[in-house]
Amino acid sequence: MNLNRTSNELETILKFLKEIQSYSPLADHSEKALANICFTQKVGKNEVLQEIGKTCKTIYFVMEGSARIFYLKDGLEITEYFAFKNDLIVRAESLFKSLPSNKGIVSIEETLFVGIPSNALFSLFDEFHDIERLFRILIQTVYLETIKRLESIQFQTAEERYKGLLENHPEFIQKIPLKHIASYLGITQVSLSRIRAGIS
Amino acid sequence: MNLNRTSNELETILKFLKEIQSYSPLADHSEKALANICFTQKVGKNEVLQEIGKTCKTIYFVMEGSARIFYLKDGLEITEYFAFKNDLIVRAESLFKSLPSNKGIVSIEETLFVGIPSNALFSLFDEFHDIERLFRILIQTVYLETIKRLESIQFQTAEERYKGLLENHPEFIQKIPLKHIASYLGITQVSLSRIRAGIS
DNA sequence: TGATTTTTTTAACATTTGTAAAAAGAATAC
DNA sequence: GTATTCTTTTTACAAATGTTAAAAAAATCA
Repeated sequence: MNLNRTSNELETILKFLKEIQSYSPLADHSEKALANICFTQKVGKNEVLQEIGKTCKTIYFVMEGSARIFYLKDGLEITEYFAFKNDLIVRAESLFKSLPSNKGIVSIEETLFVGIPSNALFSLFDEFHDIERLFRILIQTVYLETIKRLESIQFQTAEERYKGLLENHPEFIQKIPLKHIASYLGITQVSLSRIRAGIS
Repeated sequence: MNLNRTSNELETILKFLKEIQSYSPLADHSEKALANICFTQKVGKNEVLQEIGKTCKTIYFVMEGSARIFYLKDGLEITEYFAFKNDLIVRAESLFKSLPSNKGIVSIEETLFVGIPSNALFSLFDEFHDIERLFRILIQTVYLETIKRLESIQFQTAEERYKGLLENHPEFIQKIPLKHIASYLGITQVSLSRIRAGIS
């Protein structure tokens, strides 16, 4: 175990290890090996965690706070993904293909992340079958979430999508500026305003 | 190796094993174990491969021909996914959660599949790390494709999406009825007709 | 607090897409 | 080969969403 850690860092990482094993349990030596490559990172509000144009080499988990993945279309920010407590946040295409990403990650509020360097993690995959399984199941899970989101955006009206978001993720509306929610829903800010006016 | 196989079946399965290892190679004994649980299935045009309402217990690959996943919305068929030669076709949510699926799989033309029973496959995951890795990478790949599709449906107009489909998958337009392409693109048949009229 | 910046709403108009029904065209079956 | 069915296009109108600009409201900062 890395001896340079503060007790705060250690506590965060232990909490993370416990949380992530709800997907698939790890043997003790696997858990230790994973713990060894993890690190914590705390950022303030609206701070850039990963820059557009750089290749993604770290897998992040949100331990406290929230963040989002965005990209630019015609100079405007489009929000692709929101991550809250216990959510994975990663620019998947860049990570898996080792290519520069056209997306960035920024925090929404003061946020505490646990980071895992992908190269070190991929090495652990070779050594520890159960670590690779855990991440196989994690990828499966985010894949299913993406299918759900695709279905909702393909076959629901903007109003249905907004209402669904209100029901399933009321925390979104509280913390996140509506312009980001609008682009996440695939509509303009004006359109979202109209929908909100029509509901209340 | 299962001795009840015809030489045709065997040939198909060997071709499949070769094809799938482009994602990640397998050791000889892993390859044999996987071969042992695979089977082939040939269906005619517009035939149901997996019924709506049943739980998905088989992972399919298209060896020849094409097929699609669909579901019903207000009594109408919505096509969610097309699979062509060498594509995976699976109702992921039902498979991974062991729940009855509200989706079905039907062939578009005469189609040859290789099927893998999921329970047997998951058992092989325990025994052969490299088989689980192969499928981890496969899931990764379809996850990235789903993200791409989400981006296109969220931030492109219907016309841009149709043109993109023409460019990237010209084979779609040749074999598949336009009504299915329309629902895949998230628009009505009438709208697709208008777009097509506007282009030529 | 007051000034400045950012976010959200509103308005007017344009464009896209949807709905329903009918007509035209293509494929299929007897 | 003709009748039947299925697919695609067209038309007319309705509804939803986009665009641009301005006003109002809220948040931030000095």
